[in-house]
Amino acid sequence: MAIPLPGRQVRGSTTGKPIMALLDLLGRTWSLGIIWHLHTGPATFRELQQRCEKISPTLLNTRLKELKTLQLIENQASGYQLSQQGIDLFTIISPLGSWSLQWAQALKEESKL
Amino acid sequence: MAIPLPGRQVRGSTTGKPIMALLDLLGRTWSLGIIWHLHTGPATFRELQQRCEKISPTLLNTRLKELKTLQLIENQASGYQLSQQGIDLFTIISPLGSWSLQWAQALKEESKL
DNA sequence: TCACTTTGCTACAAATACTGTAGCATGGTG
DNA sequence: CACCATGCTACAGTATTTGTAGCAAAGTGA
Repeated sequence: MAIPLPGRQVRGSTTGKPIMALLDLLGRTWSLGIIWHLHTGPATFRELQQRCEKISPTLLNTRLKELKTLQLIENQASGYQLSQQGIDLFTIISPLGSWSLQWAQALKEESKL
Repeated sequence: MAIPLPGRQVRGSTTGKPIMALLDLLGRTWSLGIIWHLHTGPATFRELQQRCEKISPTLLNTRLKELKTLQLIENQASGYQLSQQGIDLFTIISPLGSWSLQWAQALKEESKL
């Protein structure tokens, strides 16, 4: 699958609008998960594999390449880590953590009715 | 694919933590896109199909069912629209719009070097 | 220096998910 | 009643993801 570069055609969109490229990227299995699990700090390949509970090495590697190309992560001596852009992105999505908790709660309440 | 209910095992996770269910959901093709394109207001099935530039009716329908079950959208007389939870979720991710613009810009700058 | 581990990653086939086109049932409209 | 739009399903073809196995390279310790 071609890496979703803003400005080019991406999956689901012919316009290449940056938001469409981003939605394509984040809509790929594990993209969000990798960013999510990297925010706790740098991780080696195998460690990242463990943080993401169930990801095949094949896909992990594919995603890492994409995220690297798109400058959301970088590969340093300490392992893979979020780049400044990656940190900015994570900052935006980080409220999802607590949101997911109340969402889960709401679904649970509702199922009792 | 089973709907990622918080509390159950989901794709990529055995723990069923709400955040993992959410990451599973949002990591599915077009989930984010549908939420994104619904924030401009209610839309009928065919109109939503057009807002999402290229989505097959099969998948659109599958996603709509998932999002409905998870109470992020609802189906009213005026068409599909975000539920209150859906609006909350969108509020969190809405900064992605402007973030994607500066990200695209940064990538462009970088490619000039 | 040589066996033993760990790490980062690739190979590849099987399993799943997504696309695209066609089209059907239902509910208007003239 | 013919005609059209809408919401959606069928299904085959294609693309993506998984899972297991394992290899090359870089330590580690004796």
